[in-house]
Amino acid sequence: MARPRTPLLDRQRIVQTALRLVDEAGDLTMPALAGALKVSPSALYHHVTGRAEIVALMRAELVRVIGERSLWDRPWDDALRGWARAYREAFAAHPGIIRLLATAPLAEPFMHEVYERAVVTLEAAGFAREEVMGVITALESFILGSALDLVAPAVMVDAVDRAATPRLADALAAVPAGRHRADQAFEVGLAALIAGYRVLLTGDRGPGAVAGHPISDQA
Amino acid sequence: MARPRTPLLDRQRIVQTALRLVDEAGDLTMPALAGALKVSPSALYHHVTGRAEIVALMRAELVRVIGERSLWDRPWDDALRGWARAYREAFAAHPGIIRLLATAPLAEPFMHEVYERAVVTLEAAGFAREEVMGVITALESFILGSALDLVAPAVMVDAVDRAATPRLADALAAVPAGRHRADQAFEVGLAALIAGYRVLLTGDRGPGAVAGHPISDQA
DNA sequence: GAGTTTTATTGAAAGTCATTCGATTACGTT
DNA sequence: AACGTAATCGAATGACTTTCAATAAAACTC
Repeated sequence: MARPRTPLLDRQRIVQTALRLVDEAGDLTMPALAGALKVSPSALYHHVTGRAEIVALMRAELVRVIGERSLWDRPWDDALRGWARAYREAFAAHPGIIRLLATAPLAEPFMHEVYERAVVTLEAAGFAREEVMGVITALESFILGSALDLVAPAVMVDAVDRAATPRLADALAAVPAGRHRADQAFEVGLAALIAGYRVLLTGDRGPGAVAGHPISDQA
Repeated sequence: MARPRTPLLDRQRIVQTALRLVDEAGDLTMPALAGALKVSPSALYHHVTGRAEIVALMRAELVRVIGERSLWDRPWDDALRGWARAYREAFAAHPGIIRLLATAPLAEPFMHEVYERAVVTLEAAGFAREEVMGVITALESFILGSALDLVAPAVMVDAVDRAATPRLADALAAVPAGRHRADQAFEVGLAALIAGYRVLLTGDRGPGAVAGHPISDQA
């Protein structure tokens, strides 16, 4: 009832159980986590500083998966596509985590290695130094937004008022159901983003555009 | 001390104060909201079913602003750009709300009017019925992700290990600071997405691609 | 205008959550 | 064998959301 013969907890078991819990319940509470580990809630604080650190560890696990699966020694567009899909797949494997991470303030040097590889690949492909981080960030924003879309309830066909919004009703009827809906939207956006990046790369840039920010000056 | 001569609360005042509170404090608690309204927390429940409804009302207010500012009687690309900027601006005006909405489970007829107008505009421009919702959803995912990026702490130049990730360090040095950083990334991605959509629209589609999903079949 | 119903508030209370701390007991080391 | 350390528990704290009975004013009815 006090110290057990063999430790009941360690960080790894806490994180893995937390991931499972988030997948099943959709949220993470210390009592529930402790319950799943057959332990009192206060025991967790011996291995972890608090709930925030558990969330951070879950994010680290996610980043590890993303980093492993991505291969950057390919043409830049293939590399970007592969990274984006792996990134989103990692979220899709643990759908509940997305909301948790969206609310967690992060401030650690997490994805630096991945960013490094992306910067190298993109600059080698000819992207300007000033726009490389923008290109990466924009893609990452799209990925995170798509991950959120993955857990968002779809716009239901029968929830729309066909009298008020008939064209929307028709368009929704042409959309695949379930998970495939989000997948299709993701692939549409990914293809468009990469195509747009290609235009950005090969498109003509006037001599005046080279100095400043060639893209954002239309804002 | 019981019923006041004139009501102290109404939904509008609750929502507006909640918005102000979220902007200032970054989160929303019933005691804090009640305190700002000089009212007991339980009084709120007479006008609102609970915290969740307040969040829903804040979202509705946001949607109202987005709907107002966007104009759809323009070329599809201008319309999409304008909508995206207005959408993101609405979030930028209340930065704290983004996290709140990311965690709120929504299940209401949300942006149906806006979607309707977008569908009409895009189908008139020539987008296929099967891909229209994907086009809209992908753009919306990018917008929401960019809104999250807006409140995410930037990758700090001095937080990167220049020995481990030198190219990242260089790329970050070329990036503008503060709010402008997120703005640039957003404009890069928005321009690329629209350019990609244009390719999608005008690009050659083989006769076989018309039947299925011309974009997502590369997945 | 008197009586009744409705409405807007309060204060107390229940239930949940994250976190802290002292007590308990087993382990590891000397 | 003794002592310091490590891992757990249970109780307690303070914050939060929500419910509910009590209260008093407003609004309605006749």
